Amino acid sequence: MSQIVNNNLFEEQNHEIPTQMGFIPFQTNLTFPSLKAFNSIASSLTSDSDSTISNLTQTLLTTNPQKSRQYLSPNFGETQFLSLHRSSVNPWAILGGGTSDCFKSGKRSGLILDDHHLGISPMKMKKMKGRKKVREPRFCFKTLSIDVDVLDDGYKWRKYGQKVVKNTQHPRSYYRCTEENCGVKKRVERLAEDPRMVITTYEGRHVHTPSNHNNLYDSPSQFDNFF
DNA sequence: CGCTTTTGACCTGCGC
DNA sequence: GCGCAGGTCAAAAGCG
Repeated sequence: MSQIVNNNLFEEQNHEIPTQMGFIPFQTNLTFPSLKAFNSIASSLTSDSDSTISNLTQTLLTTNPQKSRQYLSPNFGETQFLSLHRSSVNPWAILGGGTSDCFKSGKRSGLILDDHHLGISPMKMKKMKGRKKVREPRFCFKTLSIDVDVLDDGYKWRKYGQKVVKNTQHPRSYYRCTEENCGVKKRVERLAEDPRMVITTYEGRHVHTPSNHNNLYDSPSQFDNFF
């Protein structure tokens, strides 16, 4: 079980709501996060524009400034925080000219800041030789979870690798969606600076419904109120 | 028995 | 060109 811990990381590093990051609160009795929202994001992150997350955040700020402030408060006790961000270093994401990064002000380490290496496998590189590189949409969630690394997002994943990343104590795990013809991958690792934080990076879009669709896909969550 | 996880080897890109 | 680091493969082991 995940424990409820306040998210102080953003408070320490960024006192403003980043323009390209969405803050998604969800109750701990819900699985991570609403699948409806998950798919909504995944399907919207397909263009070269970097505006999607920015727009979502702006929408939240515009429509519900009180709540958006609340989510940034370190005293928002009963809600576990979840952040959504897209790396500005990622060549796929950088096309929109984005510059905001939730770890920008922090030390360079871990998955986010090495992002120029992510999402493009050697095999893919090989296959793409001589062709224009086409990147799958990627986005990552940062969650606070003391003892659970892999959050239940409704899809079935098979682990295909684990790697100890330099300067980190915790290994990075690589997962692939088990559904046939679905090439979605995800990486899971804990943040070096704060092992309570789990970084989950998704790459690609599911071409099918979640395996536990009935239980989760339609379940309401606070997340849905914003997207 | 079939599926999943583990883990060492291998491949590729990048920086020096 | 070489070494390093990240990402993936695939055989073996584990598990229900």
